[in-house]
Amino acid sequence: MSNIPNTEQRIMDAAEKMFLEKGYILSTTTLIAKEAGVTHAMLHYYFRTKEQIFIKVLNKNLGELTASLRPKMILHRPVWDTLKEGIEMLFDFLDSHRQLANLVYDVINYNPKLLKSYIQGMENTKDRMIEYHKSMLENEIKAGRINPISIEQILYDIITMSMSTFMSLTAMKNIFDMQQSDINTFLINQRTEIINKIYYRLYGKLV
Amino acid sequence: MSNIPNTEQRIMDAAEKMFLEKGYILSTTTLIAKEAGVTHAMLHYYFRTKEQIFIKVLNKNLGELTASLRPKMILHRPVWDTLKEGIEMLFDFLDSHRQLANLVYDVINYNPKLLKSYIQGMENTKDRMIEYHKSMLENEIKAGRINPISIEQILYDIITMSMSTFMSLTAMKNIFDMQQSDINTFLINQRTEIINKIYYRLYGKLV
DNA sequence: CTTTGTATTAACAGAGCTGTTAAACACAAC
DNA sequence: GTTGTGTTTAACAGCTCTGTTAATACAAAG
Repeated sequence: MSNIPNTEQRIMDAAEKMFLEKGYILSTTTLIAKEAGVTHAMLHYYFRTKEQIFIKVLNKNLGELTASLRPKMILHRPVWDTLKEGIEMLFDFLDSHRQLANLVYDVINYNPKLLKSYIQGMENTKDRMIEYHKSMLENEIKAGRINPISIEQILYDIITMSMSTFMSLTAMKNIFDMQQSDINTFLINQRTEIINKIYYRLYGKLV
Repeated sequence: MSNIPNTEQRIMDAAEKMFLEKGYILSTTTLIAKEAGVTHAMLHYYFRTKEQIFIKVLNKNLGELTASLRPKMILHRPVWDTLKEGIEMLFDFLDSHRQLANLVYDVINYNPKLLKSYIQGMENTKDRMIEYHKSMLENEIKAGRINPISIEQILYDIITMSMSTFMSLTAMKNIFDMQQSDINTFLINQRTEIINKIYYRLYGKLV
C-alpha cells in the first residue's frame, strides 16, 4: 500500500481530527479541506455534505468502541470481574480517544436523532452476550448479593461517569493549571475512583 | 414598576433564554435581537459584543447558584446532613435551570479562561463557611468515620454527577422517547441515586 | 426656542459559511 | 489519436454572521 493516502482518505482523516478537536459547529468544510490539503469542493464531491462526513467519522469511532468491548464479554466469570473490566475498557478507550466524549455530546445536542438511530441499530441486534451478562447481574441482585439497583442505572452511571471525566478535562486543566503529569495522575485516580464508586454502590454494606 | 421592560432588559432576557436553549455558538446576536423585538444594532449598542452579553448572562446564573447554596452552610450540624442538603440544593437548582449545565460546558470548551477567572474570583474570597465545612469533613475522614477520599474528589463527584444528569437529559429523552412523566421519574431517581452513591462511597463498609 | 444627550433605525462593510457548477485535467482503453 | 471516465480546480451564488456608522427621533434642560 502507498504511503500517500488518496484524496478521499486524506479528507476523512482531516475531518476526524477536526471534528474531535473542535466539535461539529466549529469544524467547517473549508477548514477540513485546507487541513487535508485539497480544495473544499473535493470534500463535497466525495462526501456530499458536512453532515454525511460527520456521520462517517462518528460511526467509525463508535464502531471501534463496540469492537473493543466485545472481547471482554466472556462466559462463566464472576460478575464483578466482567463489570470491572468493562469499565476499564470503556475508560481506556475514551482515554485513547480524548475528544470522543465531547463529540458524542455534540451529537446529543445538535443531532439527537442520529444517536437514537445508532443505538436502536445496536438494540436490534439483540446481542446474546449482552443478554447473558444482563441476566447474570439480575440474578445477583435478586439473590441479594448486590445492593438493590437497576441494570440501566449501573450502565448509565458507568457511561456518564467515564464520559464526564473527559468532558471536564479541559475545565480541570485550565482551572488548576494542570501539567501533563498532573493530568495523568488525575486520570489514574479517576479510573480507580469510578470503579470504587460502582463497587461500593453494589457491594458496600451500610452501617 | 412598568410591565413593559426597557430595551436593555428585553435584550438581556432574550439573550439568557437563547444562550440557555441553544448554547453560545448557535445563539446569534441577530436572533437574540429578533427575539427581543429590536434591531440587532441595539444589542451592540447596549452590550458592545456577543461575548460581553454572554458573560453577563453567565454571571447572573452562577451568582444565583452560589446565593442559593449559601443558606445551606450552617454551623454545628452533622457533616452528612450539610453534605446531603448541599447535593439536593445543587441538583434542584440545575433542575430549575435545565440548560445551565450545558451553558457551563460551552464555557469550558469555547472560553475556558472565563470559567477560570470566575472560579479564581470565588477562591480569593477565602470563604470562612466553606473552610469550616471543609475542615469538618477532613476531621471525619481522619477519625475514620468516613472512608478514605479527598475533599476535592467528593466535590468533583457531586458536581459532575449532577451536571451530567442534565447534560445527558436530551439524549435520554430522544433515545427512550421519554414523556414529561418519565423525565420527572428519571430525575427523582437520579437525585436519590447521586446521594446514594456519595453516601455508599463515604459510609458503606466493604464486605 | 435651542441645545444637548440618549435611543433607535436602516444600511452597510467585511468576512466566512455551505454547497454548486462549468471547465480543465489526467490517463487508461480502444 | 480519439474517446471516455473519474478527478480537480476556480469561480460563484446565496446566505448569515458580527460589528459599525450616519441619519434621525425625541425628551429634558437651559
